[in-house]
Amino acid sequence: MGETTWQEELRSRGYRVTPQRQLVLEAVASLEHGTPDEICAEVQRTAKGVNISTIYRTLELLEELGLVKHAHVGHGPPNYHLATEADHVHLRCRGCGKVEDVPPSVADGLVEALESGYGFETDVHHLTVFGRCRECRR
Amino acid sequence: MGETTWQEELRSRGYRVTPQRQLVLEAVASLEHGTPDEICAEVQRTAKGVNISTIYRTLELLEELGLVKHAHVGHGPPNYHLATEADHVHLRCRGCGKVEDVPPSVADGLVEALESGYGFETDVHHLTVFGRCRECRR
DNA sequence: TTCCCTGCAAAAAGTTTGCAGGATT
DNA sequence: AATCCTGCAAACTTTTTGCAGGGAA
Repeated sequence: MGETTWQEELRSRGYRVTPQRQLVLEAVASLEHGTPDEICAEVQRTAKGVNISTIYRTLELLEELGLVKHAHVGHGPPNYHLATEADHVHLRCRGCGKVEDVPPSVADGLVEALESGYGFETDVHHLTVFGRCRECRR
Repeated sequence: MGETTWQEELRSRGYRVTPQRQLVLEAVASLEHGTPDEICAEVQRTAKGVNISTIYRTLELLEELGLVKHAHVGHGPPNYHLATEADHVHLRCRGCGKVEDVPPSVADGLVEALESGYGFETDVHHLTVFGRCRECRR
C-alpha cells in the first residue's frame, strides 16, 4: 500500500520522486535500525554515487512526511527506522553496545506512573534504556 | 566529607590534585546538570585560561573515579552531574525542551520487566524519557 | 627530579550549507 | 522550460589526540 501513497504525497506537496529518495526509504526499511552512515552505505550498494548529504536531507524530508522516525541511543548518531514499524523500546547494552528492541508493554507501569504522578505524556517510541544485557552480565 | 576523600583517592591512584580538577568538580556540583560546554563556561568564570579539552579529560577522569555521571538527553551533548546526587530519571519534554528529574521508583515496573523478561540489568540513572510535560499538553 | 597535567593546535567525527549542473515534472 | 534535487566541497560543531612546556608530588 505504501508505494503509491507516499510518492503521490511527495508530488502533491511539490516535492519530487527521485531514485535517491526511494533508495533511502528502502534502506531504512531493510536495516530496521540504521544510522545515517549505515543507511548511506546500504544505499551505495545499489547506487554508488549517492552522497551522505543527500542521505541527511532525505531523512529529514521523510521524517517530515511521517514516513520515518529517529531515536537517540546514546553517544552515537541517531537511529532511523520506518514509522510504520511497531512501536518498541530500545535496550542499549553498555557492554557490547548492541541495541535490542522489546515491546512497549514493558514500560506500561512507567507510562502510568508518569501520567498520574507528573502529568507527563510518554513517547514510548523514543525510549532508550541503558544497561547491561544478558550476555554481558556473565 | 567529600573534600579530603576524593583528593586522596586521586593521589593514591597516582593522579594529581590540580586547580582545574577541583574547579570542574565544583562546576558540576553547582550546575547540577551541565554539558561540557556549560561546565567550561562555569569554570572559566574563575579561571579564564582553562581549555575545553581539559574539561573533557577531567570529566572522563572524574567519571572513572565515580565522582560524576552523565546521561544522554536527546540531540545535544551529554549532561553531567554529581554521582552523589540522588539517582533520578530524566523527563525530557519535546515541547519546551525542559528536563525534569523524578525519583527512580517510577521505573520499578520497567526494571523488573526487563530483568525477568530479558535478563537486562537497567541503569536507571541513565534513563531519559521523552514526551510532553503537563504545561505543554494544555 | 620525575612524570603527570595542561594549553594549544590540529585531527576526527557527525552534520549542515552554498553552489552549479542535472533530473523530474 | 521551470525549478527542485543532487553531488561536491567547504564550513561547522562537538569531541579527541599529539606535543612540549609547566606544575604537583
